[in-house]
Amino acid sequence: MNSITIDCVIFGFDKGSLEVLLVQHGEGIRKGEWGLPGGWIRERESIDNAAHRLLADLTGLDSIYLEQLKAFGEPDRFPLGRVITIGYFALIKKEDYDVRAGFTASDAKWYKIADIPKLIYDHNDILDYSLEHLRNRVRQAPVGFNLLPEKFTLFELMKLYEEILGIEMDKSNFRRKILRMKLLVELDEKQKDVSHRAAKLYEFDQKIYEKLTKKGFNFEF
Amino acid sequence: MNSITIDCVIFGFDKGSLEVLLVQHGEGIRKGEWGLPGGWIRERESIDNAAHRLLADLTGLDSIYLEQLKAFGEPDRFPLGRVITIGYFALIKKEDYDVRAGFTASDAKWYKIADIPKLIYDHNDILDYSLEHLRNRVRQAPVGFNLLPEKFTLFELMKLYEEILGIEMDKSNFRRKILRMKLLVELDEKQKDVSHRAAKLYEFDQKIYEKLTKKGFNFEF
DNA sequence: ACAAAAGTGTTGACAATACACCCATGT
DNA sequence: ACATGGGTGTATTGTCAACACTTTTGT
Repeated sequence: MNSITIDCVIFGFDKGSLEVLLVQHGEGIRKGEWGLPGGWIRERESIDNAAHRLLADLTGLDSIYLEQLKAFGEPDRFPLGRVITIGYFALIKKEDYDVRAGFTASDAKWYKIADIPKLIYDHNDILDYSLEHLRNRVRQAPVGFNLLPEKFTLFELMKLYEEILGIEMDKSNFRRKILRMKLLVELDEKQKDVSHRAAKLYEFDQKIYEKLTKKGFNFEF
Repeated sequence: MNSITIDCVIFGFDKGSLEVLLVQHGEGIRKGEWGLPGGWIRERESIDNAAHRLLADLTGLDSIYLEQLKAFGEPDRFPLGRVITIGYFALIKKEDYDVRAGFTASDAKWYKIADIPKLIYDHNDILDYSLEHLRNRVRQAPVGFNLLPEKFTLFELMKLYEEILGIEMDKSNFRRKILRMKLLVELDEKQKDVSHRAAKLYEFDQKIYEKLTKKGFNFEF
């Protein structure tokens, strides 16, 4: 017999920086310390449903990109007994969300990757694992789109990749590469109120993506 | 409070076919039916250790390639109560192993992928998920080597990829591609007792692989 | 001689990379 | 005028894919 919890690593992207949503514990000895949002699985609920429910409670959103990462279960990861946790990995479009603090969290805050504090239990390990997962995932499928607004420019997309992968890219080559994939739909719309030439906006086309994945394709940068 | 188990999908490769090791249940109502080898996690043991221990008990080997897959936890996956299972994924060099039946298994047998019967609980789902994982994994890192003997020919390696990915490849192009990666060490040895021109044997070089992964490289076929 | 796989070579199409350059817009 | 990003073009080099061909060995 063991206890099982869920912990979620929620990524967002804002002004060129990759961020993670953390919550401050509202109860117990760990009060005031930061950690990953999480909770328990209910008796008649699948693990995926539990993760969706927890995320909806915290962010008010229910159509989030969500993937199970893996289970973390070092015997001493939790001081008060054996607790195995199942890590989840979420990508959200930050501007859609009104983050509200959940029931056991007195506060929730976005942290830039470089500014992440020491977290409770093994949450830093889970976070590190997620980051690595994100870097791999983003090279295999266009999951990165889940971090951007519906409409975005090619430059914004490139900056997202640069930030996640920690590399610099060539504007012109990135443009050719991504457009050749035919995954983006060019809109009849341009940026507004920018202090430079306005760029065309693009949308991600889910249907084309699904067609391509059936055939098998790769998304290397 | 929940119960947690571990279930392992063990892949082997024999005479050009991909195979999975299944065990026959020795107890209870399900006696005689086939399933994935598995067991319980001990109180003071990490999840990975538990998986290694279970595999060692079953196969007599303790240096197996092993990866956690993910947790499976549909509320009704197990009929007698809520049990979450953590799936593991193992690759073994078949010729090294003397498979011995474990304590709760009266028999263990290798099944070709195409011949897998209906398994207990959700084990077919876990197996399907593993297969998909293997197909992805093999494209990202040279994990396939764990299924081959220490010394192998380029043709055997190609046949392994063809079988796993379900595609046909060009001998000449495969050869160039794999040799260009510099992951293989050419040995001063040749095949024996084959009814055709004997091929050079190669070895996989773990150190070169580690150097390359740090730099980031990809392994597309 | 034949079968079966080993192993080499060639070619054309396509993609990656680096870099130069002009365009539009707000300050 | 200048900074910032938008957007186009090009030349070089590398890789992929198809396939034709020669070599070696056992039956």
